[in-house]
Amino acid sequence: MSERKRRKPGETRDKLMSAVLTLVGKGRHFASLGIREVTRQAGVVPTSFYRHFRNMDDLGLQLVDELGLVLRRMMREARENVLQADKLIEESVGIFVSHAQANRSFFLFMAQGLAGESRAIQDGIRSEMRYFASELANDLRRLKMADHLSDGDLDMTCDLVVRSVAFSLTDLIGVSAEDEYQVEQIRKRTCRFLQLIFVGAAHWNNPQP
Amino acid sequence: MSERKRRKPGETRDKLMSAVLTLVGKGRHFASLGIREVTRQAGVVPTSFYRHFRNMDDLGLQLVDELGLVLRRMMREARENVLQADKLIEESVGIFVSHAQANRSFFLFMAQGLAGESRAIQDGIRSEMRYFASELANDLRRLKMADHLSDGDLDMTCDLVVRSVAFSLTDLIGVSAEDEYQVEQIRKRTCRFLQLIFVGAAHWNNPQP
DNA sequence: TGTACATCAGTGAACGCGCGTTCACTGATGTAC
DNA sequence: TGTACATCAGTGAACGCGCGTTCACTGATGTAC
Repeated sequence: MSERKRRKPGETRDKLMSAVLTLVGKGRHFASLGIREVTRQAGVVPTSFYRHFRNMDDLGLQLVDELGLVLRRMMREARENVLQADKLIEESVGIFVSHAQANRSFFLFMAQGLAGESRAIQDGIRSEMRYFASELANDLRRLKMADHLSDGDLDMTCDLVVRSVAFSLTDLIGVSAEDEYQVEQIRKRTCRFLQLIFVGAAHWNNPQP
Repeated sequence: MSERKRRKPGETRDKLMSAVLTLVGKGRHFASLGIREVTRQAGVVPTSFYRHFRNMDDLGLQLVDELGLVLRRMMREARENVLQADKLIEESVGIFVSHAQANRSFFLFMAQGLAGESRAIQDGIRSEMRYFASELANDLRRLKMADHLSDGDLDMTCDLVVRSVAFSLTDLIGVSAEDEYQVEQIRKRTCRFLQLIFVGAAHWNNPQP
């Protein structure tokens, strides 16, 4: 009755990774998931797991790689849509929040992984954040929005921006994805954080005018 | 051979909570800990667990309460030691980092809990952070360091400060507690973040002098 | 194009183990009179 | 102060279950000639 055997290459692998994200999206923590639970959610026999991953951490690392793709897609969209500098923060945060909503489980996984059990996953996520921050620094240089900042100060500013945005993920965890009012509050607050940081950057090394 | 029966009231309870912190300090995630594992670490029979906690989440919630005490102790120390306003950031961050080192497991638990499995624990930690931020706002008002900010803007600033400091916990996770050079780097970077934020706050609503 | 064979990705049965939880117990401490 | 009793916090045995992992298998796909 059950159709079996190879359908498309990588299909079961994708099902397993999606199953993890589904469980994370339901509120579970990655560290507490087991192989049998994940294969059950994926509708696959437990032994299949080992055809694609050595263990759960291996799967987690591959999820971090996919997370990188999601982040790059988000960056590209932001670059295409943020044309006027005066709306940069609002537009960017809006894009971030909408991606975070559309890929809620992915970003939950990211928030979990920062303080998770696996050092390799922690490092992978940190590395994605560093890359994100350095791309942001490039963009700000290109837009001539940071001419008075040294490279080191610009990097620090972008690092703080990325952290502040990432921290707002823990706010999004706390509200239902459907609660548009609360999501809007989080969006607004994140914007204000970034505005505050950019005001600080604008007056950096020039604190008392 | 084993001495048994009641020693001091609450002794086993403390042993169980310490056991969780010990395991977290060894790199484990709270969400992946089991009752048998915790009781084993505590040197206690599994059934003892139920004399003190209904389940692991219950224990976690009581850890959050204790975390509150640790934070208040830290705040008190900061208030006693930060006398000159010009060194406020350096002194406060220094006190935070040294407390984070001294209570490493506690702060790891806090970082984990923000994106953990239990909503109740998430909320508890968020509530501790909110309290911390509001106390910070009080102090800044008292020190006349925020006279030009509205209450709402001051709250936002303090919120961002607390988040930035909390995020540096995930940096501390990534380095060995003995690696003094790395810890010093984290301390310095956190100071720069806060300086940037305070520069922003000083020029808030007055972006172009 | 057809055939032979290697590889790959799925399956189901089976293993031993550790898990959470229950139970009836025991003896020390606290309380009433 | 002494006695009787309730409560509390510990114990060890036992349960059934789900776990991670292994194994031999099967059939579809890819490759060589």
